[in-house]
Amino acid sequence: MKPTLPQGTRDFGPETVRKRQYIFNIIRTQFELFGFQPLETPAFENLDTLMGKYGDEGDKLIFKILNNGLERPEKHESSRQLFEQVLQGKLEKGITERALKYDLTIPFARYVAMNHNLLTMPFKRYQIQPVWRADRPQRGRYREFYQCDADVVGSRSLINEAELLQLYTTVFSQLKIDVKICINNRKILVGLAEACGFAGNMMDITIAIDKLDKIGLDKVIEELRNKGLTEDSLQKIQTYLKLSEIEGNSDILQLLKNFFAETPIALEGIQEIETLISFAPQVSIDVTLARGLNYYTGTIIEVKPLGIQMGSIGGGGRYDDLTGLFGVSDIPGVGISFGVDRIYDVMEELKLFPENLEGSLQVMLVNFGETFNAYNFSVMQTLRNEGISCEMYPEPIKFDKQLKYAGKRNIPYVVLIGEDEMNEEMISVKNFTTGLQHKMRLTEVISRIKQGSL
RNA sequence: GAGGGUGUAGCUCAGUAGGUUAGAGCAUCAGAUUGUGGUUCUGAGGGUCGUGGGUUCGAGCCCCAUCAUCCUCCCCA
Repeated sequence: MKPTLPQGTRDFGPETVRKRQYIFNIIRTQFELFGFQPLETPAFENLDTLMGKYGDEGDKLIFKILNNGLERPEKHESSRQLFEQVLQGKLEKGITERALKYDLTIPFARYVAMNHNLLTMPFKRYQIQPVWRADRPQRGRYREFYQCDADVVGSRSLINEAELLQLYTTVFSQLKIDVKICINNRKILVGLAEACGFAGNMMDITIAIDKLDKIGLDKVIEELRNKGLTEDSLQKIQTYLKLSEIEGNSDILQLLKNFFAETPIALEGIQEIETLISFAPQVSIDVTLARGLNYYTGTIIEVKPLGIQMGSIGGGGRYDDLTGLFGVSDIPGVGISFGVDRIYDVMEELKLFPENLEGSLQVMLVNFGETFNAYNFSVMQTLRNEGISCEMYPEPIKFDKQLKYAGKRNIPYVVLIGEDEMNEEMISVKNFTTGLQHKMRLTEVISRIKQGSL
């Protein structure tokens, strides 16, 4: 058979892994610097932990795991019947009761609900793990990808939001990616739905207006008209959407206040944004920002890269009662996520990776044959004890082949110890960048490599 | 779930109107060069033309189906 990868997955070769690690390291370092603590959760969860948390669309995209033992003969009949029900979109236990995790937030909420009396609140955790979505792959979209999440639970303070916005700003500036950090507030969207007499169906409205920059005003209004909104409400929404054309946070805030003068819930959201802007003036208010995940209740955040066509590379928001879904209420939280795979794609396309991310291997010892192996081997151990990474070519093949290998692997120094060197108790070192070669004692090799003066 | 593009060597792709034995570059390996890499030169290996059917005297090329992959929409990181 010829091997293939499952759709939407990738292998990462050495060079790619190094670049990815560069991103992970920057994010992890900042997470720690901001006081977040690490957490890991299983690759898969019980299906009912995940179902119903991400909206209808999300449920469809959860990778379900087939139960074990379905192939056992005595289970054939019941499996067949259960599968019939699955085909009708009905219950799925008996066929599947576990699923690959879809994001890091819900498993975190599950963890907090299970451990809340052990945790010191407010609890700040970060988590760097893969998640899986049964989506159709396309540009910037994978079925397996990494998220890096930072969340704070057990605090309602907007300081947390401000910190997370600062975290975004710091990380993306270190990665040298130009981004637009957009914020909005679900309370404003709730207020808008209320004002339209459509309070129960906030998501329909928000999902439609979220598409403004993609499909344009006319189509958004058309879509909402089909949802059954009155002409009066459509007029209100048009007025609201006009705000998206305005530049400048303070102007937008003022207009929002006027527009929602008689909608208390919206005013609350506006007030929250105003406070946040005072902490983080670098972010932009985006009144059309909605976000599909239905557990957000307050601030919502999204990060878009500038100068490239790519979906969001980060997102998050406040959720006031996520653990309530697991029977533990009154634990509010707020969090953000970094999409490493898209960040990688952006950096690759805009050539933002530093040059010198190649291997750390510093020295290769040439293999001159059995007579010299023991001596070379002991030199190699000495170098390693000195913290210099090195390897000896394992086969006594032709000299130029060994050098070719060193060249391809970008090894900066090649050590040659053959007959002459052994007799003289000297070592020949060739600098592969300059091509120059010198003979010296081992101690000098070590100190000069350490100083980078070889 | 809806719509579109592409499948020829390990990779990127040529392949002209359907016509003998399917090509190039890169990569790999070997030699030129038995203690000095990248450059250069010479040579070699490597293909069920995604798969199955059909049209035809004849199919890499045309038709149908199927699979894979990429892109767009929906939704998202």
